[in-house]
Amino acid sequence: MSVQERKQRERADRERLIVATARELAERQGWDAVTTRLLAERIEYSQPVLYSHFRGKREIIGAVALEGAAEMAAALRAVASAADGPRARVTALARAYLDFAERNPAVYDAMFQLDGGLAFANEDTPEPLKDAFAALLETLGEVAGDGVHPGLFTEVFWAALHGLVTLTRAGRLPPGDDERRVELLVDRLAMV
Amino acid sequence: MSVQERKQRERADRERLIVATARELAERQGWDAVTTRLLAERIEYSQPVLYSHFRGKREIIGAVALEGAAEMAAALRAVASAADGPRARVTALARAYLDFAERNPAVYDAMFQLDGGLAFANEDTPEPLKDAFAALLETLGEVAGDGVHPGLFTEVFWAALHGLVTLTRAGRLPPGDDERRVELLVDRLAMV
DNA sequence: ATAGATTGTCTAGCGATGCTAGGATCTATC
DNA sequence: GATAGATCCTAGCATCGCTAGACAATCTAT
Repeated sequence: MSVQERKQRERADRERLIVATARELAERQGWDAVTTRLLAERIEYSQPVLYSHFRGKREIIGAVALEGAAEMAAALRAVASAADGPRARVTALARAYLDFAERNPAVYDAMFQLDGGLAFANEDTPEPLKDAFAALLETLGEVAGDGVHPGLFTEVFWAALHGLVTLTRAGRLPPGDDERRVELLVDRLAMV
Repeated sequence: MSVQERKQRERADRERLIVATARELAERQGWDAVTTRLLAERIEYSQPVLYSHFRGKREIIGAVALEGAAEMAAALRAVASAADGPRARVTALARAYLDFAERNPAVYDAMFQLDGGLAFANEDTPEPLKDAFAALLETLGEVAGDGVHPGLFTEVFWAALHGLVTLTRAGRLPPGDDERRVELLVDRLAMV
């Protein structure tokens, strides 16, 4: 049995190596540079090895997305728990969200921009994604206001943040005013 | 001179045919299906002809984006001018925006999701794009509220709409609640 | 009208991509 | 140490965006 266990462990290690390498490559040179050939070369295996772990490139992107979702959820909960009062929590949450997106653009793309073959908004949604939304809900739910469904409010707030991220990074919004936009958003949306 | 004019006219016609065909193909089967080969076949010319009109596929996407921006600006102004009062105008504008995105997903992708090689948020921004933003500004500027820069307010509102569009279409938001989300957004953001 | 010059267009092909079949190699068990 | 089986790599397919160079159509000028 020990032999099989070792093999499984090595396989899991290699799978983590693939995901980590893909992520690093994507952050450094963009997802376009993450070709199966280059990725295979970096992990020092041949291309077909990738396909023994993942169905294809899409699934690799999906794996990076799940990893990112878990990190984002943790980051959001960390700043939320460190803030005093609902209002400060929301502001800190919003900043942390934008900050995560700015510091991990490739991961953010994997999560929301690219096709990682992941299900959303239904029961098949992977746990990390549901949990990331839950992290948003925990803080945003308490400032939804009377008579407003917390889930719906979270969706709208989240959409606003996501819009800011994508438009900013695509060069559609002039940079530098992020902080003022966040303040405006929190001021208006959060019922404190 | 008449000969040259005729040639120029025919060339312009063919360029419009390329853009229209690309758009139609993208709306029907998605941008992935818009390959240079298939596009060439549809316009009944060979591939290199495309490159005598556009630098590459990116520029074709960009052309569709500009066409879409002009249409969107017109659509937004139409509903805005038909509505009575600032509040009704904003609601109508938001609905029209989401409606345009839903009815022209490929065009919307060309404008905001894909790389059409277009400049944004600077002086090199093509006129139709600046004008589409201006159309938003005309209606949203009057509900920005005291002490809030109209441009900044428009950016935030726009980002929220854009976020709703992308998350909804990517399957990240459960469908069906669009109307309630719009109402919440307008209720909170617009200072009427 | 015809020869030459100039456009305009197409055929064929390059390099790169995601992905896979089939053979080679290495490993574990007897 | 031999054999059966798991593991991996070489080589190649189809398709992509894009382009060089040959060919054909058209215009100009005699």
